[in-house]
Amino acid sequence: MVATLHDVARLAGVSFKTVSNVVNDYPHVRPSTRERVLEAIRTLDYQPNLSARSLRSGRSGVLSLALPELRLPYFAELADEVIRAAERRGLVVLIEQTNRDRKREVDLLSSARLRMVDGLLFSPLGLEPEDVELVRIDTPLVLLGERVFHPAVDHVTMQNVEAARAATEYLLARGRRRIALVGYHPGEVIGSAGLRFRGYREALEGAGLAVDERLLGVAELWHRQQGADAATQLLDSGVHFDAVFACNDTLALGAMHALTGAGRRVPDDVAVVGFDNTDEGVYSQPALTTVDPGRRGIAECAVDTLVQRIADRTAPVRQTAIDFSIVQREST
Amino acid sequence: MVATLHDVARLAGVSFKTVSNVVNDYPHVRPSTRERVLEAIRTLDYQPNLSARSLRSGRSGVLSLALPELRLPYFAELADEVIRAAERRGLVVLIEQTNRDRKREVDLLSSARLRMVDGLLFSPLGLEPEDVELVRIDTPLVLLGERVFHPAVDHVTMQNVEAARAATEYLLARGRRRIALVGYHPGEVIGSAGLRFRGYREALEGAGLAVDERLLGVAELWHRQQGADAATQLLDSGVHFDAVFACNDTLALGAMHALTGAGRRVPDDVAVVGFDNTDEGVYSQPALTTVDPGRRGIAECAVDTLVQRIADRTAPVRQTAIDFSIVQREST
DNA sequence: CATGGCGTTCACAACGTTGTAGAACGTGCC
DNA sequence: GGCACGTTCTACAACGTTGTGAACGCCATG
Repeated sequence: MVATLHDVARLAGVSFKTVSNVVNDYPHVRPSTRERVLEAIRTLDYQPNLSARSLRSGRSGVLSLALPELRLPYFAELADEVIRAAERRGLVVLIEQTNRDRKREVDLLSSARLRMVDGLLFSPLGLEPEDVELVRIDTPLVLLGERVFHPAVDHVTMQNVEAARAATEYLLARGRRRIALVGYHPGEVIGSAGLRFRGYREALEGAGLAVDERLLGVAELWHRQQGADAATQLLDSGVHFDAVFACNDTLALGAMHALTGAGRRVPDDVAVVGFDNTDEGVYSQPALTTVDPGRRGIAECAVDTLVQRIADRTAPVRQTAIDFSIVQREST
Repeated sequence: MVATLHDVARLAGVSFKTVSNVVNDYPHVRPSTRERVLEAIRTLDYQPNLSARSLRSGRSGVLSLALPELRLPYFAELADEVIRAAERRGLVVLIEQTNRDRKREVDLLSSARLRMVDGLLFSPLGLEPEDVELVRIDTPLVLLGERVFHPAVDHVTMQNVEAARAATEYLLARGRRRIALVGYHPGEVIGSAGLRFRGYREALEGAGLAVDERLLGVAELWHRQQGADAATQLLDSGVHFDAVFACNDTLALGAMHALTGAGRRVPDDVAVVGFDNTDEGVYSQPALTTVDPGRRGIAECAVDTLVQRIADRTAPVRQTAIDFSIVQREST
């Protein structure tokens, strides 16, 4: 069977609390006693019961990461970085997929499971602005993304508007004037789609151009299929365009596939810029120019903020926007 | 503060054990009592403390999934499916990344964290055959992949040899005779690389062809960069080849990128087949023909096997090989 | 009317840990 | 020699839950 503090204590001839003190590096333990206890721990291969420790101390050493879908490369790479950042702090990560479903996201915020973890990193995609009060929960929480802001809740975000404006300006600077947007969500204001559209619009207006509605390629989901579909519709509509700014890399790759399949050359006929700097864009054909939103910095900052929040619930709220950059490759 | 069984009991005017009975659907509770308790639970927004439940019952409802890296699309999609399969059974998943590091994998098998989870799904990449006895652990365990087999440990695997043979035969059937392998691990026998090489060799030999060592593209890591490097080396070596069988999609995409960059047309000059059927191959340019190793079936079967094992430690060992298929797209 | 049995409820004891309080044991100082 | 103090160790009581077994009330039965 599995050894407990009591078993170790019996073998070492001390009280079980002394063993606990050794395990927790309590200073006032005589070196000889400590050595005897450590020896017994080795002999019995003792390992603390984390459920008991968690019950008693209220800390589990587990963070929860809630995101839409792990199969989306952006989130897979984000989760990768979050797990690494957590591990550097001795924490492990439990992952929940919400499938961009509002109900699942709402339920998550009041789930019993939440009380088993020390904190939650939450990247919502389904929550609506009117749900904002739901994020006032007892569990330490750091929000990721742009969907929901609450002045009293820690937040880490990328600079969507600024980065999208920079990407569009980058295309304008290369002489492109008919820039299509792929991934448009009509009417959306606060989500990634809304914000990136705003950056796109600001850049165009800054160059004295108006947004041409015919160049807005709607794509509800940001998967490859939708990117390809949006590009195909743009082509079929007959409207002229010489560049595509896609709201993420996955859309961009889908769009690029459709463009190439229809005989358009990238970047000669149509330049393509993505968003996210996921691995898949590095070796696509052609390699994808994209916005690096600072994913690694987001993960690191998010975990850091959450750990701070766990340590001190009354610390001032931290809301951070991470720096971005444009990664130039072959598609422009 | 957070409500406990005792708080609910006090409000409902029953003993806390009766509340526990209601929560756990114990049958002999009078309907009127049950209703009163449920009402109190709603009033106080009671949620069970999972740490306490876990301590007392020995069950946490958490599975651990240990894999090399989440940023590799194969593992991201596997994790996605595992999380879904676990969720269908009311379980959540904690993810550990081992970075294909043997020491991390060994440590994981004796980690204290393991005692906090109900079971472990483990996809090793660093363990050596001589480490095989290390997988005899107390925690319910299901191994994934081909790296380590133990006759007494549950296992779910894809049919590497058969699938690689089928993929190579597929190229042979289309008239390709100079088929390069990308992702070769010299001397390896039991890993994915070794097994897929074996399938490749068997197919060639079945067609009366010998393995040409000059066509074996070494790639220690199966990332895009290594696939591109291996293809570049094959090109630079001057050896003739009209097809590439890559040990995974990521390598295949990297190789395809290098081939196209060097002016070779895919599939006209060189046909390319990958392995894994990850999303990224669907909309690559050209879309990638690949082996679908049955990832979803693997995840479902792995979780099912683990749940069975948790329920009955003495049940007969299950070792399952999941069916595969070849998905034909544009690269062949 | 006593008895047995069933449905319902409860008291108690774990599970393995950490926090608190204090006991035992020197050691140094007056 | 007595006292104060610091070090080292321990006893006890939680943390919130579930399993065991016994007690209770009620009804049917003899």
